[in-house]
Order: sequence, then C-alpha cells, then structure tokens
Amino acid sequence: MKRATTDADRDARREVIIRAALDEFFESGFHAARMDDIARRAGLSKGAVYLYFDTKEALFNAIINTIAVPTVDRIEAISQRAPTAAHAIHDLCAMAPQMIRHSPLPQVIKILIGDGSRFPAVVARYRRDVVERALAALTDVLARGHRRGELHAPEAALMARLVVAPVLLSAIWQILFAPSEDAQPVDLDALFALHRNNVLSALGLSLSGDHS
Amino acid sequence: MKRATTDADRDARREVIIRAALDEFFESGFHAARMDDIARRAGLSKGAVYLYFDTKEALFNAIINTIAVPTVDRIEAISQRAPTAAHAIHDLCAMAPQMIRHSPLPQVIKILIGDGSRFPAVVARYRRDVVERALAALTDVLARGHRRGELHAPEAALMARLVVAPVLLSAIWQILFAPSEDAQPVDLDALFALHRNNVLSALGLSLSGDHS
DNA sequence: TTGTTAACTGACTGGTCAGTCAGTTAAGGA
DNA sequence: TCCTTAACTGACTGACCAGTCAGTTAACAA
Repeated sequence: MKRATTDADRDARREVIIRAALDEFFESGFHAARMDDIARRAGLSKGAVYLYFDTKEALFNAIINTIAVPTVDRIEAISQRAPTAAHAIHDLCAMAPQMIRHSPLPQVIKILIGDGSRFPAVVARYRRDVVERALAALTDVLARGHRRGELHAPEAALMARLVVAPVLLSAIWQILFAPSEDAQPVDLDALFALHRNNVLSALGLSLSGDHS
Repeated sequence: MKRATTDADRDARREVIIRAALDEFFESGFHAARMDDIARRAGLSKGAVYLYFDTKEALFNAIINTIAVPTVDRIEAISQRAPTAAHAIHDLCAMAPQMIRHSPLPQVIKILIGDGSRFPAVVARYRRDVVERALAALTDVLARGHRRGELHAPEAALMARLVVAPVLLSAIWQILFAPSEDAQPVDLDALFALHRNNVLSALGLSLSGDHS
C-alpha cells in the first residue's frame, strides 16, 4: 500500500481504518475483534493502526462519531423541509428501506447494543446526538401538524417513537437473520408502505391525501 | 453453599448457574464475560460450573432454551385463546410493559444481538422456535379476523411485524438507555396504550369496541 | 466413629491478544 | 546519488482467561 504522506492521505487512511473496524466489530463484537484483523482488513500492519488511533477504544468512539451522526442529519433535514407532516411520514417511510439495506446504520446499532454497556459515555453521547435529535425532529413535525389541525397527535413524543419502531425492527432482523440462508427475506418496501398507511390512518389522515 | 446431592438439587443449581450466566453475558457480552465471575455470582467455584456445563458455549445455549421459549408460550396462548383479534391486541399491549420491565427477555435479546453472529445455529433455532412462532400466532389471529370480516388486514404477516415492533424498540431502549441516570424514562403503559389505539385504528376497528 | 462416594475447590497450563518499539523502507529534497 | 524524515512493520511482552485435574471435604451409610 502506498504510504500516506499528505494530510488528505492520512484522513483517507483514518476513514479506511474506521470502516475496517466497523466491519470487524460488527462481525465479532468489540472484545473478540482483533486489532491485527482490523489492520489487515485496512491493508496495514497492526503497528500502523496505532499511528492513527491510540487504543482499541478510540476506534470504537470514532465509529460512532463518523458513521451515525451524518445519518441523523438526513432525518432532520427531511423532517424540517417537509411542508406537512404527511409529507414527512411519506418521505421517511420511503427512505427507511434504503437506509436499512445500504447504510451502515444497522451495523452501528448492532455494535452499540452488543458492546455499549462497556462504554456508557459513548452510549450517552449517541443518545443525545443521534437518537434524541431524530426523535425531536419527528416529534416537532407531528406537534406542528397537531397545532395546525392537520392531524390528530396529542402525544407527539410517544407517536414519534412508534413511527421509528419498525426501522429498528427491520435493522435488527437484517443483522440477526439475513446472514442465514434459510430465512425468507422481509419485503421492506411493502412493510414500510403498510406502516405509512397505518401511521396516516392513526393520525386521522386520509390515505388518498395529496402528498406527491 | 450447601452441596447438591439430589437430582432436584442439581436441577436447581443448573438454574442458578444459568441465571448468573445470563446476567454476566448481559453485562459484558459473551466473549468478555469470565467463567470465574459467573461461578462467583452463582456462589460456586469455577470448577463446579464445569460439572454442570461442559463449555462456555453450552451455557449460551442453555440460556436461550431456558429463558426465551417459555415466554413465547405466553404470547401464543394469548393469541389463541382470545375470542377476537381486538381482544388479542388488547391483551398483548397490556402484557408488553410488564414483560419489558420484569422478564429477562430484554436481556436475552441483547445477548442474542450482540453475540449471535458467533453462534449461527443458536440464532437459527431462536428464529424458528421463538420469533417465527410468535409472529405466526399473531398473523393467524389477524388473518382469522380478516376472513371473518371483523377487521381489515390483507397483509397479516407484515402487520404482525408492525404490531411487535414497539416491543423490540422498548426492550432496546431499556437495555441501552435505562442504566444511564440522565435518561428520562419512557412511560411504557402510555406508549402501548397509544400503540393499541393506532393498531386498532389501522385495522379499521372502532376504539370503543367492546373488548374485555 | 469410620469409610466411601461424589460434590466441590483453586492453582496451574496453554493459548490468545492489546499495545510497544527497534528496525526497515518509501518518499522527497539537496 | 545520497541523506533525512517519517510512515510503516512485525516480533515481542505482559496480562488475561477457558478449561483441567489433583486434592479437599461435605454428606450419608454402616
């Protein structure tokens, strides 16, 4: 592998190491993952990884910062730019299958659940910067619609949790059962289309409402 | 500790060891949990644990068998003895907060997510004997109601997943964030009351329908 | 009380792995 | 071409732990 000589090179190398660590932590868990394997996967020797990260724990931190926070930005953006709550629900349910299939978020969730108890500070930060932000954005959209009389959501904060619950379910299904060969895959698009209808119905919105 | 001399004693001791292993695996993860700590927690020496279980992996297996399967029996029973789908939804939503707060199921879920990838056979068995059975029971109730014209659930299998999603969300919230002191706790009873109303509304059932 | 059985103990072994560091080599400048 | 710098390597160390087994002792019978 070509040596990293510029700052940009080094930033790129950090990225590669973080991705390698994500994959190894995901497959084996934090404790069982070997630094040697992470290094190999990144195309480096173990010593080189320690030039970029002081400890295994620092790698764990970097994963949460680098991968999870950008994802919540997307959720916040959708919630805020949507003209009505119905639009936001529509867009979120359309985005969810993509995110579950193609983003590293399910991997991050698995790592956090499996190894989070060892790093309470990381979990607390994740809750504050990712989970609470995403829930707040959704709650806000619902509460706004409720105030305007567009929909019925007197308990917006609880409703927001119920709206995201299937995302978590699908992510965990994917993590746990997708690797197995004899598991019939769930049709994520159909699942979230149904979920969208359920939510709209629960909010007292007609299903034929015009949200393009 | 008094020695186990009868078969009943030995069965009880196995139970104690399994509970201790559950707690240790839950707190530390499979790989990081130490057999010595499991033994101490069970009030035994490490060597004694090996009189009851050949390997650490055997303990992992025993946890899944002993704890998770009985829980799904309750879900199946509720689904089957309920006279209508509305009753079943009602009962399940009433049971869920109890189960999340007081059963070891959240712990089992955490262990399975965190360490399952190391034991694909255990995960496959869990899917078959716990998850698929619970989903099948729910799907069946919904499909029956749909055929009878009591409710509208053309995609009963998908709907069943959406019904259980908040259980998973709450279990994971409990696991991940409840230990932290500055997390405002979720009102599980209110959450599942709202979920029940949402589901009944999505199924086209009046909220004032006489169940119970 | 003594003997027998088996439940139980805990020091030990062999293997694993995070983190270190002396040595190697690629890259760019003179 | 040679020199200097720093990126990179991988053998090594110290700690940790699953699983073992020779020894200990509780329980019960004779």
